[in-house]
Amino acid sequence: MLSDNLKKVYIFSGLDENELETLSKIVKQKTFNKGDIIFFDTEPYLGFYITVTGLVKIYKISKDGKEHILHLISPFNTFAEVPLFENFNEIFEDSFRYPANAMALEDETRVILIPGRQFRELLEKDTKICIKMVSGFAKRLRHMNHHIEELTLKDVTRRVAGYILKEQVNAKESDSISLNISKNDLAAYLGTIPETLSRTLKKLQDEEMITVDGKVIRICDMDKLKDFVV
Amino acid sequence: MLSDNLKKVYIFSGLDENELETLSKIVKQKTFNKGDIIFFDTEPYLGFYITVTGLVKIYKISKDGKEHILHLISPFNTFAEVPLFENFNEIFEDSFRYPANAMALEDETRVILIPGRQFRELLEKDTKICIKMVSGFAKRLRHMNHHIEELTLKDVTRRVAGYILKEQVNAKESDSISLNISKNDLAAYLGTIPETLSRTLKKLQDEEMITVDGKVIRICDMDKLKDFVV
DNA sequence: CGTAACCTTGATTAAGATCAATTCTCGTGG
DNA sequence: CCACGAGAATTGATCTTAATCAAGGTTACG
Repeated sequence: MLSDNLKKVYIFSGLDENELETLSKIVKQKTFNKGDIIFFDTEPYLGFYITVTGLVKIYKISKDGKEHILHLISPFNTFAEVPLFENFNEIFEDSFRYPANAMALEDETRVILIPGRQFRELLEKDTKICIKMVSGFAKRLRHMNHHIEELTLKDVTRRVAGYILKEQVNAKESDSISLNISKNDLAAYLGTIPETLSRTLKKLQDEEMITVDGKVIRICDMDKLKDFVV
Repeated sequence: MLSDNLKKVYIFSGLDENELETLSKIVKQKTFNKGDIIFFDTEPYLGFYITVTGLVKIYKISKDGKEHILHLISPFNTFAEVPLFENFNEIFEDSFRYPANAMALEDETRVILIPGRQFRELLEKDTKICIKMVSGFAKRLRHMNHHIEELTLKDVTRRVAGYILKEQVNAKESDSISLNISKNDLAAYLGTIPETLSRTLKKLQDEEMITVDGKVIRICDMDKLKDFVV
């Protein structure tokens, strides 16, 4: 059910059944396959999105073709909401574009589009959403801070090791993680290239901190790994 | 006058004289000299700040002493507001820290401290501030996106050239800019080191795009420079 | 005028990107 | 069920960029 999905989105978690009903009338659902483009940074801004199933990458491409992944958006998280609050007036002009590219990384990636204009009207009536929005942005800012810190203050090996540790904490099950993205994408997210990532994983294996088997990475020596990252 | 200063801060621009008066009663003013620490990332979180005069750098230091500057905060801009909205409950615990370091870059840098607890109370009464806050965060997010893009997709030379162009647009006066920070700090902001920055500026001079005289950089060939950055 | 902070320059090194070639994996159709 | 082909991942050799190390030079300021 559509409104059930909306309810699971943090910024909408304070809305009652009635409001959710109203909201679900203005949204549009779309489904994408692996590799499909959700939007390019050259397209006019329509509104923001929610990932419902699958995975979405938000990325930029440099002029000479280098790609960097800014965010990976998992289910019930929003993306492309920032433009909505930047230039209240410019938004509905045709020249207003998405700030980055978005691509589905899995088959059956379902997303919900919240049209910008209607959402803005809703927002003016409901300040609960606004507070949630600030809080959501704060979380995002913290994430980006961390991302910049990683990229500028750590070498590739430490970034990779750090990523493994973070994923392990998120999964908080066993001592192993299963990558949900390709190693190409992981490289683009960690600010490097597939070849270097491959060599780095091997190095961490040689050091006996992890073992790698396809998409499964097992942490053998947690202390050593933690100690190494700092 | 204190409330005159507060009025110039974007998030407070919707408040009336009365509200400004209330606000000015809970804030604290502090003055710092060049090189003084405003807070370390190890200190308990007290609240957020506004730069009134001077300049403040927000930065991180890696374990091996490498520094990276995340933001440069000029007058009437806020810093360290993000933590306020992240963990509504944790904030007042003693273990809650500032997310980065802050240092004054000029003598007579005056800042205003808005205590977290009191501000949160104010916020609950006034939703105007909340909307401004979202918008302010959106701007910040855009900036960080841009920063990451620069750091990951461009080489040092292009980052430097890009910085010069951006500053020139901001100043929008002549075809020259005057650096308001040391070249050491500029290097730390651009994700490099002083030596490399120095060589890079020379390279851009040799290419006859700019001339450098101390802190003054003049753009000789705007087209070439723009073309180079992309 | 002396000292410290800032900046520049040169020589060297190291990290990671690039280029090129295989190998591996997996979905598809014969 | 196997063969094929495309995309993903790995590996090796080489090259480039920028960091590091070391030494001077400049500037600002007490």
